Amino acid sequence: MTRSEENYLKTIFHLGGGRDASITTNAIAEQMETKPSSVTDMARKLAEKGLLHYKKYQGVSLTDLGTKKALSIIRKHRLWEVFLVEKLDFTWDEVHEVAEQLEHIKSEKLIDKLDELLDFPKYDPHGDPIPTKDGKFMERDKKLLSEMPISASGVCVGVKDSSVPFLKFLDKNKIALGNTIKVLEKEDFDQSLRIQMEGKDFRISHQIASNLYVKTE
Amino acid sequence: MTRSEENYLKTIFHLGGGRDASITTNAIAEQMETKPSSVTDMARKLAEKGLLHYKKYQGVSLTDLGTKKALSIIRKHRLWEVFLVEKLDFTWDEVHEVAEQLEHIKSEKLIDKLDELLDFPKYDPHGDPIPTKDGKFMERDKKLLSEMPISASGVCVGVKDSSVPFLKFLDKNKIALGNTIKVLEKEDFDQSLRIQMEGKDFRISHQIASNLYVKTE
DNA sequence: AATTAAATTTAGACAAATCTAAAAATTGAT
DNA sequence: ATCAATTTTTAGATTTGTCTAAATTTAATT
Ligand SMILES: [Mn+2]
Ligand SMILES: [Mn+2]
Ligand SMILES: [Mn+2]
Ligand SMILES: [Mn+2]
Repeated sequence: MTRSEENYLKTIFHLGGGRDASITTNAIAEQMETKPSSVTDMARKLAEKGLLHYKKYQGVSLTDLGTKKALSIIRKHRLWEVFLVEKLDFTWDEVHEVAEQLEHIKSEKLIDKLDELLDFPKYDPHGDPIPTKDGKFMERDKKLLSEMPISASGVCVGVKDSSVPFLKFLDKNKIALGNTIKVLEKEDFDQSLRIQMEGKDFRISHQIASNLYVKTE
Repeated sequence: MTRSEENYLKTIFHLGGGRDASITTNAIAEQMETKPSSVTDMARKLAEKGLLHYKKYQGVSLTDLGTKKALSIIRKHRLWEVFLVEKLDFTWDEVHEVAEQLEHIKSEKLIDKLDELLDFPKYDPHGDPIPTKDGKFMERDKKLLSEMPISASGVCVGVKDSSVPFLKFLDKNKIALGNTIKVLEKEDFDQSLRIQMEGKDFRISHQIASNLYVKTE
């Protein structure tokens, strides 16, 4: 598989093409910052190779084989992100760009040994689950902070938006994965929250709260 | 720079194009397992970009800029090889293939941090020197085992041939970098050597001896 | 059901990197 | 100095992945 093919599979997976849902040409084009006509060409090619289901004008979805390949690339991406943070002191906003390159390195032994070096991590620096070697996916039981009821508390386990500006904002405000958060008050007017975290209590906007995942239990 | 351009620069460097010498189209084509006509095309392109000196029919050599780029790729290649051996338990015959891919990853921070993680190694697993960040090259004072006089001894510090079969042969015979070797006897008939190494003494062919580097001092 | 708008595909082009076959330049041997 | 062999370059084609513009299909609206 070429780098481009791998990127298409990964994108389609992230758009939800793993299950039934059929993903539109335009959605893929937008996500990949390319043109719909290019997507059509690639869809035909990947279908030819048995990686996609594709019927003209009907959108695409991943075959079992395609899903397997997508998960393998996502596994590599996330393991490399862990490596960069844990072993090379990258910050969580720096890792994605480099992992986009590293995910295409071809060596099964490399990724197995990397997994071992990192002590078989289950989640990447953004809280996203790392698929196992055989493509098992362990999605965590989590909810958005914005959906928590008042006085409930939980541990921050992930971000929905993992853009560089959002991650840097969280760093600046000392909001990190692993922190325990308690919802003190919800403001009706703008849906902002007053929360308690690591001793301090302060206010965060709805936009922030709706991009932070919390594990309740 | 594209991956292909980087591979051309690296190959030209390894063929000696770093200094005055002008490297022939055919030599590059053979080394890269491609056709001379492809080399001509790329030579023109790289000259256009200021990375090569190139005059039709006169061969090519690296400009200062081209040399710098080549050394940067070689630095990455060798650092990754050290990483694979030191951190991921690869054997020295397995690393080259993977490093061929990893050397093209673009991130200055990545390679600086990798260097640090590995404690700033000076040599790769095959005994080849790792260029510094600013392209300094520290070639070691070494000679071929086959050129050592009788009863001289030295430490094995590198291999001339780093093909998989040769490296595996050395492993099988417990010949490793760092071992101290003493020449006991040279056979006139076939130029084979009797050597002492790590207690044992045994015989090795001229072909082996002429592909092992030894540091005498 | 007909018409319009939007999404999708097709047709044709292009850049990068390669190839084959033919032409041109260089080398080196008489 | 000439000629033949070798090396190198050119010309034209191919593959991959992309693009634009035009045609087609589907979806939405009257
Ligand atoms: Mn990422
Ligand atoms: Mn991530
Ligand atoms: Mn190597
Ligand atoms: Mn090496």
